[in-house]
Amino acid sequence: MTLIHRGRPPTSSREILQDAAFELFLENSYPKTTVDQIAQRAGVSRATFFNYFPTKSDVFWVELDEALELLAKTLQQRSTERHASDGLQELRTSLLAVASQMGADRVPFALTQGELLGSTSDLQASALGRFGAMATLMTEFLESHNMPLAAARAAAYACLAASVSAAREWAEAGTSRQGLQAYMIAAIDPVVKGFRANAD
Amino acid sequence: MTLIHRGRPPTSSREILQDAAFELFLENSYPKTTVDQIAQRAGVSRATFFNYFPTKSDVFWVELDEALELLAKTLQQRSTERHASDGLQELRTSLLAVASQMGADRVPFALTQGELLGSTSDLQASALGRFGAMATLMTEFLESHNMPLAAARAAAYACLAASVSAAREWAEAGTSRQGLQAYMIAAIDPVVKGFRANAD
DNA sequence: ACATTAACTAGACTGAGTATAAGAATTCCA
DNA sequence: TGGAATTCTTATACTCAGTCTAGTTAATGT
Repeated sequence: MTLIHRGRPPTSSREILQDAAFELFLENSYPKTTVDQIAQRAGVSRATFFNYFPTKSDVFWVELDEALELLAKTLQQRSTERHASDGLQELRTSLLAVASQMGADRVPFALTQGELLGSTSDLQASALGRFGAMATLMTEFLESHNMPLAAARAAAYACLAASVSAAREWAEAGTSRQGLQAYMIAAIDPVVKGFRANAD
Repeated sequence: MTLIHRGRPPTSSREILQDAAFELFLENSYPKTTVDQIAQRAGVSRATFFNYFPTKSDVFWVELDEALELLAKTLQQRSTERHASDGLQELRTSLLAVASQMGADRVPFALTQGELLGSTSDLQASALGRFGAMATLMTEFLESHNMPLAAARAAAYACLAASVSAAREWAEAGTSRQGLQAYMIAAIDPVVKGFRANAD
C-alpha cells in the first residue's frame, strides 16, 4: 500500500505545520499570525508552507475538510446502495453518521474561534467555498433521489444551516457538552419534517 | 436638507469610480483589474479609490448593497406596523417588494458575472458577508414574529437560497426574461409552504 | 488675512500568494 | 561506483490589496 519512496524524503510534514499554526493562532489569534511565523515555528521555510497548504486559511479548516470528505464518501455510498428511498431521510442519516465521529471531547479548532468568522475576510472566503461545496453535494444527492431542483436546493441549504448552527451550539456548550450528534438531531429534525410535509 | 458645504468639495465621485471599474471588469475581468487601473481610468489617485470604497470587492457589489438596504428598511417598517401577523408571509411580501424594483432590463452587473463567484476568493468573502447579513436580518425578523430560533434560522437560509437561485435563473434567462419578481415567486413559495406546514 | 474643514495625494510599509531557478537528499539503474 | 531521475526544500524577487502617515489643496466662515 505505502508507495516506495522516490526522491528526497520529506523532512517536515503537514502535521508539524498544522500544530505550529494552531499554537500561534491560540497565542496571537488567526489574523495576527503570519505565514512566516508559522513556517519559522515549524522550522521550515515560508515556501514549504505553501507546498503543503495552498493558502493560509486552508490550515485553519483541515478538520472540517476531513469531515467534508467523509460526508462526500458516505453520500456516494448511499447513493449507489439504496437509490430509491427517501432522500431527506438518507441525508439526515449521513449527516448524523459524520457527526457521530465527533465525541464530546474533540471539538475542531475552527469551531472554537467562531467570532473570527464574522470579522476575518479570508476565513469568510474559504468558509463560503467549503459550505458551497457541501450545499451542492447535498443538493445533487437530493436531486438524485427524485426531489425537484428548487426544493432540493432549499432543503439542502436549510439542512446546512441547521448543521452549522448545531455545530456552533455544540462548541459553545463547554463542559456540559454531549456529542455533536445530539445537537444535530435537534436542529435537523424540524427541517426534515417541514420539507417532508411539503413533499406529500 | 443638503448640508452647506464645508471644506474642499469633491472633484471625483463614487459614480465615476464605479463606471471606470465596471468598464475594466468587462474588458479584463474582475481578477485581472487592479485598483491602480480603476483609479487611473477615473483620473484619480489610488488612495482616493479607498476613500470611496473600503475594498476592491465593494465596488463589485454596489447594486446588491442598495437592494439589501432596501430590504432592511422594508422589514423594519413591517416589523413595527403589523407585528403579530404571519412572519413568513410578511417576509415573502418584503422580498417580492424589493424584487419588483428589478425590471426585465436592469440586471445588476454582479449577476452577469456568476462564474467569478466560484473562483475568486475575495468575491466569495465579500459575498458571504453580505449573505450572512441578509440571513441574520431575516432570522431576526422571523424571530420577532414568534418563530422559534432554530426554525427561523432554517427558514431564513432556505428563503435566502431560494432568492439567490431565483436571481441567477433570472440573470441567465437572457432575452426571454420577465421581471425578477416572477422568478422569486416560483422559488420562494415552495419554501414558505413547507415551513408553514411545519408550524401548524 | 487666517483658521477650519474636508478632499485629495504621495509614498512607504505589511502580508498573502505566485513564479522561478537552484540546491539537497534519496532511489534506480548501468 | 557513478550518474540520471525524482522529489522535497529553499532563496529570491515579484504583484497586488490594504493600511498608515504626513502633507497639499480648495473651499467656507469670521
